[in-house]
Amino acid sequence: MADQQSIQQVFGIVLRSLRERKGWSQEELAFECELDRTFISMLERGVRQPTLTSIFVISEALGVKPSRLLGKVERLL
Amino acid sequence: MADQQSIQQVFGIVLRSLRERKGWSQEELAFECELDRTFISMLERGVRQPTLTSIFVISEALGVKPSRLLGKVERLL
DNA sequence: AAAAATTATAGACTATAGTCCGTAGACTCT
DNA sequence: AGAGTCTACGGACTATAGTCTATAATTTTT
Repeated sequence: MADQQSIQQVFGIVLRSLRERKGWSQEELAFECELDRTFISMLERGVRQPTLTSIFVISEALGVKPSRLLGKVERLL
Repeated sequence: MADQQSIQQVFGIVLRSLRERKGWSQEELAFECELDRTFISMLERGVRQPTLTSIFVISEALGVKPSRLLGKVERLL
């Protein structure tokens, strides 16, 4: 990867890709993980980062293990 | 697992085990990841939880991939 | 083109991550 | 007993995770 990206930016990219793969809107994902839709938006844009428990509830909603979610982030860094 | 443990409690247990495996004190680990020693203590006791970037700096200091760290947490839940 | 759905973004707010000081307790070693 | 090391824990603080409401901008659909 040519340019340097922050961890939260990469997380946002991975999150968006997984959500779109499910065909969900941000609002649908937010409902599934019981988080605010504006917060999902901020995560995808990389202006906020999740805590450990948010990582777990989000990945559960998306049907992927948290370890696999972070694995995808690692690969893009 | 018989009793129900919170995600942050399990994370604390995993963190402590990895730190002790390295033979480090909380203060040494704190120095390596540039976090406060009292915060490491709180993480290990499960009274605080890390953010995404904290997970990354801690696992880098411990020489384990973040995805593997979360994998250990998943297995203990 | 217009309507409808989705997303970006702003501002003000509450909860908590993370820092920085200190002290008390437990343990080991002379 | 005392010195040294480590961990638990307290309080007060700053930064930011996460909520809520509302509106503008963008994309999708008809």
